[in-house]
Amino acid sequence: MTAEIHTTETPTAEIHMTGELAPRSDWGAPRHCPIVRTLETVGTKSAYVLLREAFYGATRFEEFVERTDASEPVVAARLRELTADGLLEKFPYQEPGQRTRSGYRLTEKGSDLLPVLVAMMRWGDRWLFPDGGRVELAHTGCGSPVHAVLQCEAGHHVAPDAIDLAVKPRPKRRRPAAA
Amino acid sequence: MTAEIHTTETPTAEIHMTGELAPRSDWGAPRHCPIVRTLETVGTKSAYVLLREAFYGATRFEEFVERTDASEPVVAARLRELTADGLLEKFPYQEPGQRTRSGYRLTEKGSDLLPVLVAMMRWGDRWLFPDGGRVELAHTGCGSPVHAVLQCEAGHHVAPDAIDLAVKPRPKRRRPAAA
DNA sequence: CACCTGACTTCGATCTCTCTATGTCAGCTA
DNA sequence: TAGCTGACATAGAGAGATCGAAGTCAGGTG
Repeated sequence: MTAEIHTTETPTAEIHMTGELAPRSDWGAPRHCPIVRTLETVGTKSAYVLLREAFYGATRFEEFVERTDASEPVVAARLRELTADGLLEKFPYQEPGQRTRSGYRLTEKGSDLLPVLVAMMRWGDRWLFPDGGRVELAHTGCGSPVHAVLQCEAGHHVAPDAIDLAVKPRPKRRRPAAA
Repeated sequence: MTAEIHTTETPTAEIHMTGELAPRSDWGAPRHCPIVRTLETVGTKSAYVLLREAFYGATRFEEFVERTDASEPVVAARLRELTADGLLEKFPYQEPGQRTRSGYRLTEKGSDLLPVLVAMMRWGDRWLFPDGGRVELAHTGCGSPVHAVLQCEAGHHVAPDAIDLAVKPRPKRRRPAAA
């Protein structure tokens, strides 16, 4: 609970290997690592802060510029890339007496990244801000703080050292099931 | 459920603002955003793949180099930084007939980043690998797949649009509680 | 039709990350 | 003590991200 680093002898967390694992060098091809692929889609600080502001409700170009401390060229480039990658979508809007303009909002693909953002936020609050964070996320209705936690599909809370890792065989040029 | 982008009129996910919010321009100081601070600690692709391999069980310099496709200088630099930041810790080890060497393992601070990694992995599997990912994480014992999910402290599963955001007042140079 | 403004684009410089290639160093073996 | 090897460090170059400053452009207003 403290922000101190407890340097004990116990390895803190390590995922256990199970099943028929090909040698690590075989299955780790970078092109097949979803983490690396995710970082290729959203791997810059500016992309994260733009997504953060989109979650916070920003939609207009100027809002993104003001709220992120990023320069206009960077905001324009990121908005274009995130839209091309399907994380944001453009929509027209018009304020009275103004011409129609474009806003940006999250798609399902984009909002599905929220656990990543929340996990980063909570980690930063815990380890980098000993006095606690200033922004709190609360569950609508119940009001309890929201966290990104590891959970299995059976509903159990999962500790970092209670994970088994299995590698599936390389998918053969898939054939219709039960050929 | 499909990987198609459904461009409907409904905003997909937006966090609701509640409470007494200072104007956004006031509370959003970049230095105070835990996401940005987190990205400053672990904001490069190489840092993420090193942490990934640390979770997968790598400890030795050479293992990190082989498994990450990163160059030796990069691995050396990241290991040094991650150790200095307290996410990894060095420990001596010795193989028979060899001199003592240093290994690296995750600290609690480092392994606490696992939800971020898992969230990225799941997002990549879902949105970038339509045929499904090759690496599966299973809960030890129950065997169910493990995900990073949003959950409130009351135990409820939290949908992306069921989050209220509150901003705490700027902490005054804190005084001893109940002065 | 001339102006104004929000939404960008273009340009040039800087900084960071990463690479390949090569050098260094500690300490165990012979 | 000379050699060997794993674990780094150093040097130089290239690619990507970001910045500030300035230019473009569409479409309402007057």
